[in-house]
Amino acid sequence: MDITNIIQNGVISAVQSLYGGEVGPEKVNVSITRPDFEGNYTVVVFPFTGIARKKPEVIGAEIGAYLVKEITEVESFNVIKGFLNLVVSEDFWRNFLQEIYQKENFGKHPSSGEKVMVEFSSPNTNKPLHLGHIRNILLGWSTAKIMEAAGHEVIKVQVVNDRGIAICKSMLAWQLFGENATPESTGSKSDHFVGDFYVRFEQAFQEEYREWQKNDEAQKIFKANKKEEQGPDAFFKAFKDTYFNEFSKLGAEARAMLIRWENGEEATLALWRKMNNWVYEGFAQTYEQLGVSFDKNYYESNTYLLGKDMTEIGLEKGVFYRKEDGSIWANLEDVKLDHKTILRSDGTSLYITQDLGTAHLRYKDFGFNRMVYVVADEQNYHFKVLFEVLKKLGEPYAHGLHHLAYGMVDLPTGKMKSREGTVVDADDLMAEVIAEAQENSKERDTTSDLAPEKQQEIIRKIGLAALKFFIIKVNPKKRMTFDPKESVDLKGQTGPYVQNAYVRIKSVLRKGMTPDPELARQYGPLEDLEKELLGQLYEFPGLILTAAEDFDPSVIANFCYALAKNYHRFYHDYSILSADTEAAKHFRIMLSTAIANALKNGMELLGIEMPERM
RNA sequence: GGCUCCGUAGCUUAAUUGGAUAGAGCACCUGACUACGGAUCAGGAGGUUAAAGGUUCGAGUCCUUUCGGAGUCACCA
Repeated sequence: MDITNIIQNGVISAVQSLYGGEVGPEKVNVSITRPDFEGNYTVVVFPFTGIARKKPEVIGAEIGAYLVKEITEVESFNVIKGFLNLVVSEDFWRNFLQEIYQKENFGKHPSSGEKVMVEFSSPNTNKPLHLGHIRNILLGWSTAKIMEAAGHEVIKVQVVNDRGIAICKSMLAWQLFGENATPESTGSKSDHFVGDFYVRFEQAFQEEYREWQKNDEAQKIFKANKKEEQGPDAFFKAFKDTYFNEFSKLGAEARAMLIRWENGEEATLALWRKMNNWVYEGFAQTYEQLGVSFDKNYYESNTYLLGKDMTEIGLEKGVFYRKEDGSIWANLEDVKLDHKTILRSDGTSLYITQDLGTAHLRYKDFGFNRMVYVVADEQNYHFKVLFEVLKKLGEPYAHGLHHLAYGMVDLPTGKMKSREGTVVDADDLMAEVIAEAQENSKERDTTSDLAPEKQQEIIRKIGLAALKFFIIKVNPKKRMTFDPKESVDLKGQTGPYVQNAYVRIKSVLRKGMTPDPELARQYGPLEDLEKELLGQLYEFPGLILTAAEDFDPSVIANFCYALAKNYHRFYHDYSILSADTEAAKHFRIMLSTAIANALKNGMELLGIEMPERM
């Protein structure tokens, strides 16, 4: 049993036998003792004052004495104000270390029998991936890893948004301005190649729009429709979508292309396939560099018509209703949401229709118990609606759905805006952090005896660790500021800092020997810092469950950092291989081994690889 | 405007879910190896947790109000 549970139960029976009262486990708060006080675990005694009718200090002393007497793991105690600090016996720590030091899968849990699907990334195919996708992908990937470590079977999927007006813009621009260029002929990365044509379309469109604004028709519309005090710039900015849909020649051509696509015209489909394949080739490189993969890709071109049959079922069940114009709606007022359109009056599907159908399809494909959507929090409302509708439809998985809503990524200069060219490209970003790691490595010259490819692999691991850790250490729910300058930092609270702790241990272990557990058992008394390190290790398996329940990888990042920090201190303050006694030496080798293991496993959950040297 | 979320040191952030003197990192200043890797360690300075009230043994955390910011409120995705 877990030590905190042992203490908790001990306190419950202490209260009962000392004061004759019942307390529930929720009233017994067992936490880790803050480092500036003596002890390992702390019980807050304030909640018992009502039952005991004594001063907190007295209650603490009485319960403390009871625990020391009744529980072998509790060695001694002290009471400060209403806080009962318990010292756990050294044998408990020694036994714990024996148990885990060579457990390679330390922290991971046995199978839960649950199947969880995680959807993340889900890019559009008209543009390369950017910083926003990176946060999404890192969260999705690590959430999947954490779910696995918590014992669940995990299926990683993405929905590729490969159809629609956006890709048609890229296609049209390529037709108009491409002159049969290819990624090979221009030497550009193929998803960037396609993205450049999307930009090219926007430029041409803006140019056309500016010209149009000068003509009489445009001026007439401006004068007739402008709001008071509204200048031409503000008006035409707001009018842009209307212009695209009703006046623009380029807009009309792009929409015509979308219609040809929907009608299955072969020439259009061929162009569409060609450009999407370029994009996939580029995405594959980016995903590989990031170190992520998927078990299955869903393509919007296959799923965009799904969900219509579900509207029929919804109508039969009375979950949906049909308006006079033929559109289909869901009334969600009973769950404090609005009325929501499920199908257009012309019978075509909407985003929500597709998502209903896709959820259903995926359940048929995999039969999961739970499903996590990693999508930015700007879509909170959409997912609330989606989940409520699926519940009303009685889908069997509907109560296992979760929207991992993460905050958007800002730059120090403000929001990323593609129009203003402030979007940080994913490939560029990775190249930058790796280049920075390269620079630092040159100065250090610690791996120059290795083959160049090995050195390069280490540098890649370091650079990506910096980037990934920087993003993932922040609580997903929070909007975060991404400072490119800080993201390449290799010192302080960073990925490389954690890697360095691991590398130091590996270096020691290479010089050391296989430890003898019997000899290590004779070591004592343990240093406070050693107990603290063991206490941290002890928390690791539970933290994985917490991270899984809360869908929060930052918990693991913070754990890795805190453990690495304490280990760096330990490494600095105490000798390992030249410790005073053989027992201490063997004990510390075992402790270091266990810590290296935990760091490696923890960082793996974040998608961060550990180098053996750096 | 309605609803939702957020506001912690100059900057980036944490706080065991209501617990002790609000922890870290960056930047700034001062120190530490002929020591197992200095991508390290120790120290200094930096805070009225946006503001005001309330709840209680105890509030960054819960409630109310105000201020500031973001998101959303489509037969878009």
